Amino acid sequence: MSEVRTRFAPSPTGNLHVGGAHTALFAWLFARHEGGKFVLRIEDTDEVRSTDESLAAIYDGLRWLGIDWDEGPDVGGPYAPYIQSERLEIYEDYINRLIESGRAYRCFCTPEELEERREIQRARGMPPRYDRACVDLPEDQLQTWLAEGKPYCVRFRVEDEGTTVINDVVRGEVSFDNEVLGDFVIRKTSGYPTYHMAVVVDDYLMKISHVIRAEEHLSNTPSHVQLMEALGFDVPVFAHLPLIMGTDRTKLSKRHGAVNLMDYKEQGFLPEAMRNFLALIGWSPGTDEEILDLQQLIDRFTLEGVSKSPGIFDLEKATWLNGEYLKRADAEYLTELLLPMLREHDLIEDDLSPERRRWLVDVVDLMKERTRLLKDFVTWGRYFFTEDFPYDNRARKKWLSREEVPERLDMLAERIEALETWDVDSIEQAIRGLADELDVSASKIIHPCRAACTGQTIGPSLFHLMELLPQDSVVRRLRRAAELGRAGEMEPVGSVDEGPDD
RNA sequence: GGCCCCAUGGUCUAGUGGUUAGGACUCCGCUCUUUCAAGGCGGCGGCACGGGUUCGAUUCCCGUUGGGGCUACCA
Repeated sequence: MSEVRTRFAPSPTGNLHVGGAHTALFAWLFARHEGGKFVLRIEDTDEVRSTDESLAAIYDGLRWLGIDWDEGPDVGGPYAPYIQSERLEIYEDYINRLIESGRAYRCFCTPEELEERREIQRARGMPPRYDRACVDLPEDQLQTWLAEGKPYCVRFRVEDEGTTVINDVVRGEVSFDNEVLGDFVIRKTSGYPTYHMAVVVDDYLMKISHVIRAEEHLSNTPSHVQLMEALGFDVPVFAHLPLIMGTDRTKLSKRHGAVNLMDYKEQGFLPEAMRNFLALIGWSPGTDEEILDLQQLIDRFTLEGVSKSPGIFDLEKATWLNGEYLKRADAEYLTELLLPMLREHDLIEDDLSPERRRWLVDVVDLMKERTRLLKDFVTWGRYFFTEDFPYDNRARKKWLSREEVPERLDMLAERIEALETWDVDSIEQAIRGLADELDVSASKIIHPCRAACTGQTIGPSLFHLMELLPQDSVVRRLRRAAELGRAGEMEPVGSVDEGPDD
């Protein structure tokens, strides 16, 4: 059996979106599982919409997810070039062969004429297909128009009788009546090939064994198969993947909010979590396993495990999964990912001292257990980095606005200030000692202290969190909260219900 | 409209001609803890509908309904 070769063939007309990333991931996983090659090919035959920025964005997105390619525009390969706009002569050659063999012909109909006739067909309840007005132009007419330089495109003459059956690994046999096919354009007036032409030629020349792409291409496949047959190409194995839908069950698109893969990076998704999540849409290892690292995905991935039905992009579950990865992740690694985000929010200096860096790793280690997105570190964990943090309503209502609290905070501040060592044990002793002295339960000190130091009622272990704050800062926080409490400025604000108050 | 694809809780899914239809997210309880947004335990909730085939259908076939895709000189 010949080598497995798959490809991802995006058009550089925007950022790498979630759907594209999903398709790329599946094609890549299959190639890796089979020990084959994965090719990146850029389909920029849409001259109007293709951009260089978009190409860069595709590279970035794939690399972020950990998808590498054995052949592609930047790394080259035996079938270079891998950018379609650089392969124009190749398509031209095949198009000419089709014209010579009578399987393709020049069409001089203008877009306006075509649209007009399509309207008529639709009005009559007929499928809008090209009416073959130019299929057998008299030779002299053809020559005259050509001589005049009248613009034309080239159409493939489809076989319109019988059926075309395609064998799809995920869908089985799918057959199409050829009479529904129209003579589609293979070369635009501009001279560029259409997607249909370029994809067929390149998949053949690049020896793609498995065409793995999204289901939206299934209906185009019989046209492609006819083209392959007319050109004498072998037909590859097809695998049409289920689409990813938005919550409204239509194909995921801009309307659904974040469809740009890198938006998720911005929000603090880890690439390994996103990759794991994407893999689980429309594929299952056949077991209950859900958290799968890269190697496990590669080991378990098969086309048989791909489902036929479309899947909805469930942000809730993606977020949960990300939290699982955050919990398991190495704090040093997370720190690296977090730094740019902290800098963006002016929460940390640009040049970190080694001590400061170790401190940050400790903060990350303490917080990662309960975060779900990297950005939680800058919101929930803001108080680690600045004394300028808000007091939330729960903290105000439950503790900070209580009459007895300011005095206790001041007493605690005094004890904290007097501590000669600053570690978990001494902090705990100071707090519990005060509680004992006042003859109240420790929680009566712990909770107000947390509220004063963090502005929140929830978070990591209080003593550990305090240890990571500078001693003098803790003292300031306690005194400030006491002062604001006395001044009556710790009343809950706004009308936002922060939840039950027990 | 035509063609094609799809159909297990709200979501992602496992699974079978005979199962108490399994797991995960979400939600809701309970529990542990200095707090929960963490941990532990538990619960609600599903085979779209109608016909067949069969001793027996969630599973196989047909239809209906619903959803989606394609129907471009976009890919």
